[in-house]
Amino acid sequence: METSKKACNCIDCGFRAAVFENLIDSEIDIICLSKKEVGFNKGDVIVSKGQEVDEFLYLKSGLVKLFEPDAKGKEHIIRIAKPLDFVSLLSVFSETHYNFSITALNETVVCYIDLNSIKELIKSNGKFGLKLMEKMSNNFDKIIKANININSKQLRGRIAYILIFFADEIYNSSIFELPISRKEIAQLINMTTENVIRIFSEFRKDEIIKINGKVIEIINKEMLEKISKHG
Amino acid sequence: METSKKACNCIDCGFRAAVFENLIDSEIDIICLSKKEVGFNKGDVIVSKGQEVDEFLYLKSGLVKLFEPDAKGKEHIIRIAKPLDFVSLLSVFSETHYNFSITALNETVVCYIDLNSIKELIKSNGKFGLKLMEKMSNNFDKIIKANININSKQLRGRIAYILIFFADEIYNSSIFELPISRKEIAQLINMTTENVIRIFSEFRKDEIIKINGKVIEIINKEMLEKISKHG
DNA sequence: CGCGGCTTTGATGTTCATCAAGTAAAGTGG
DNA sequence: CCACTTTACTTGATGAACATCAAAGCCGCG
Repeated sequence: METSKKACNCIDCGFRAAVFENLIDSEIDIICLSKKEVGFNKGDVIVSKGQEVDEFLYLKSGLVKLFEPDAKGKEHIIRIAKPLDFVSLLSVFSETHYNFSITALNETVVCYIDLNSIKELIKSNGKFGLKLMEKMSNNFDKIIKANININSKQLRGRIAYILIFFADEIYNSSIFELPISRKEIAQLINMTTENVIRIFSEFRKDEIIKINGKVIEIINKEMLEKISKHG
Repeated sequence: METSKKACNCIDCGFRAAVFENLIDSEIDIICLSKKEVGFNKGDVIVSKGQEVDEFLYLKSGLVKLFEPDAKGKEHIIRIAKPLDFVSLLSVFSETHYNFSITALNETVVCYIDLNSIKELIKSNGKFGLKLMEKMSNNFDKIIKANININSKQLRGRIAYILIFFADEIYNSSIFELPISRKEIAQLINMTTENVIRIFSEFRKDEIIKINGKVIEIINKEMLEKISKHG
């Protein structure tokens, strides 16, 4: 984990286009003064459940997982987040402490902004606040939809769904390297590790996918989509 | 469904304390001008999926369900909402059309506020926006937590969980009349109607609850909590 | 009064978690 | 760098949990 405080480069940050578009340069400067970019490696903990929320953070590059243990200590992955997903948005405005954890799945860069600066901006620039709300709403909609999707399918459908998710939403490619383990896939779509592996193998035998360790290639997308839809 | 446009009574509306506290009287007046209260009866459709979002709405009294069909047309209940839950907050700021439906479970009163008035208020009064964000965050946190809870339990645990939910969160009483059918409970906690009924019967035989149609009395709360926790 | 939806119980079979056991891969300390 | 430990992956066998199917009673409503 490396920290860097550069001269202000927020003005042309990709995020400005997405959310900070309504901030004028002088407001961007306020953010710049307090912002901090931190790099993480695969497996590094970015946020630990229970930790105090005193900064607003978002993913600049890389991939992370949000997760939470259930009453029995088993972890559930709430969501895989990629850049432009405001990862700390879930509880940043409602709680004083995080109620989930975040770890890096990749080399990632996270941008930290002082929470009070953001709150001041919301108070002084309503358009900015509105944009932030849209982003929040959007994020939650996606999580809820994904949940309904997964809960309405049986195991083969869930695996098909998650493979399509990685191919279409994360990598834009029919061949990709899974950023998570079989166990984590199980935690993400609510099944056991053994069955994740079993169904991977079935799909391989049925020539729907090719498997090479963590590298997956989808060779029959239509079939996968049919399985995902049919459940 | 009856509509009424009264003289402004927003100033002492219960909601003001919860969310509109940061609005000064003149701002409340803006809301009052556009607001409309509408009564619904059990079963009435309040919002239909696909409908345009042009008003901000919240529950003044009563009980509603938010639901959405999955790919196969089976309905999933996202949440049961009670007063002070901002029911339209889910997609009101991210989408131009609702992506779920809402129906009344009770006699309910819904307050409609012109969406643009709200948006203007957010822009002009940042504190108000911030408060609204907190509310949104909070709502989603609850939905996500409930989901993890339900997904980590087996059927008896889910039934226990939902009975405790109604007793503690909705009615504050160990005896209450279920506002939804067995089928809807199934849609809420992801199981079949038959199994909802079967487990109700088991709990009755085990003298954990008494059942009289839709009226449920919890007679062994500790046991119920143990079942809910243990899964 | 009869029809459709809700409720209930039982029987049956499928889906899935669990257990077990072994291989491969990856990290750890001497 | 190699032995050692741990963690990830894989497959099979078994039984439990659950959905599905079936049939009948109940209730509200036109």
